[in-house]
Amino acid sequence: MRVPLHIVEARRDKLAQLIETHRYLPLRELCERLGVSEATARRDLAELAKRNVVKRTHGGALAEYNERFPSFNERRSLGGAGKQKVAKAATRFIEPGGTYFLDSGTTIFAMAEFLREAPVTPATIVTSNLPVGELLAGVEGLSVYLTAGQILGRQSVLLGETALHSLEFWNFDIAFLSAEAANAEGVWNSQEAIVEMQRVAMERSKRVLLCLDDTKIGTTAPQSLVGWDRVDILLTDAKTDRLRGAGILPGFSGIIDCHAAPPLPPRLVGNTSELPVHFL
Amino acid sequence: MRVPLHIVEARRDKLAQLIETHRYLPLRELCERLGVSEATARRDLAELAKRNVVKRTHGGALAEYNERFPSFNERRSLGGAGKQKVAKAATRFIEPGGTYFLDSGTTIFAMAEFLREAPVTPATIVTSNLPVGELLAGVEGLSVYLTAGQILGRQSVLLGETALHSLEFWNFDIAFLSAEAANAEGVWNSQEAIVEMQRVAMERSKRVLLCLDDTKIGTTAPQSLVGWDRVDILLTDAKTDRLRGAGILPGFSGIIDCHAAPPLPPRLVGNTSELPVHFL
DNA sequence: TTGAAAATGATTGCAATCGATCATTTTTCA
DNA sequence: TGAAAAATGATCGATTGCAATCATTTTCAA
Repeated sequence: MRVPLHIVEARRDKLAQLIETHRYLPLRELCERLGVSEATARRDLAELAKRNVVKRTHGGALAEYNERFPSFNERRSLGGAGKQKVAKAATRFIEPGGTYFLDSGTTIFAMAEFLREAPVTPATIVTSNLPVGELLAGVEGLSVYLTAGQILGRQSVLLGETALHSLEFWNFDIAFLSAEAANAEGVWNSQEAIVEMQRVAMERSKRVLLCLDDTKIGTTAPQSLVGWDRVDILLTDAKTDRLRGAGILPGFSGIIDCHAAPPLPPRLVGNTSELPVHFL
Repeated sequence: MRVPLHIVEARRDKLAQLIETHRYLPLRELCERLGVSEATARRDLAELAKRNVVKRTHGGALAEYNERFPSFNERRSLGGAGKQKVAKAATRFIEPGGTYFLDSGTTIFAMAEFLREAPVTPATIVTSNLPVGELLAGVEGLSVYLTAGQILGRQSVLLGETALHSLEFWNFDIAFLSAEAANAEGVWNSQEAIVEMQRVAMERSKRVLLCLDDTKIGTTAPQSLVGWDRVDILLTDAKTDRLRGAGILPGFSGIIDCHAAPPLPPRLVGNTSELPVHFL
């Protein structure tokens, strides 16, 4: 028999919550908990899977964390090849013995994943991004620190006043940042709290590395982050003329073009005195 | 054909790593990645499941996080009813508008889970325990903060100097702590870094609530935490004579006996001026 | 060196899950 | 109010995964 819409939605919400709490639940148990038949549970699961809330497996479902901790392959397809290239190129700047700040954002998360696959050790990683911290925590040779702060948003970023304070104990070799928009004026992000965090991190870093995939070029966002003079290294898969078209290129020195990847021999940028690097 | 032992172990390590990285992998893919037949992959999986490294599902395996994020049911059976009772009783002390520190440890994690099921809002939760933070982060009405610090151990606790510093910004109504041992002299824990963290948290709290399940009574551990005079509230499922036998009871005032649960009407302890409470 | 033990892959019967389809009931909306 | 749409549960092959068993090959240790 048909059931009202709000009942269906409520049940699916509960289903999503159940799976997130338990991380995995077999279908049978879902049926019992929701009081529905297997057929309906399957249908609900299929619906939630379509919305990327959960991931189906044989006999059950996994929490998908709403992009918070997306699985490797999904992100690879979702984020586009550009982000992946930029993220991979960014790991080249990690050097043994260094101390690095890793921003929030999916590009940086992808970078952390590459770093996990091919760790550069020993190194110290400081991040305000919970998934990044968790991801790297188990890696041998990496000392992973979290900033303090309030856990905010679907991506579990640590922000707020306490977060800013906890950066005061650090000095970074490089701050790996990402942004949501970039144009001739500079770099932009959407949330004020994130921007504040990034500003403090920049102040405490010898070098600022900015990850920008092609789609961000020539766009804008509510909050201004910084002008181009504050960025030491720009990693992007965008082509040169695209950067010129957006008015970024004439004024900025220090670009690495990831579009022509692999752009760097593994340790070319190791001699940091050479930076900023023209690499077009 | 038989294969050398170190090969087997290496393959299983790789298998465990694969699963931890991907959080879930179907059996088919595991076979391909490891270059073995399904039968062998199944056997490896069974072995790792026996060691509680991974959890089997139909058609694949889940990362088990080595007790780091154990599923609800597993902990319920594993931790014993005592821990659960203590954890549930602890949530009674959360009051709307309060600010609370939540320690690391499985008992506190269980407490967080109960709190998630029946939230008291609004409230501010500060914790050094990553899983606790993640668990409570999504709950409406709860402001969840993490301390800074290095991510250490299988349980992902935040410790170290930066962790201690980041507590300086806080004042708590109650610090919810757990310990690994307790006897007539006082309370004990195993790791020095944890003890330091607990000491600082105690200093910054109006009240200290200690969760101790029955199994800890009368035991000892390497690091001394504090004497009984520093504990305001003791939550335990141990019976009175057992506490007397361990020499704890005559000297300590402020016990709530969880063994006779439910020990407290929901808000009886709301009037904090009444504490410490005799409740035997 | 030799025999026992261990690991592997294949096979087989069995159980669980899946996707599709269908009838039924109730909701939704015109 | 009435008709179309939607949700549900049941059923049924087909697929998939599982546990157990067996022969084979190699390692390990005496």
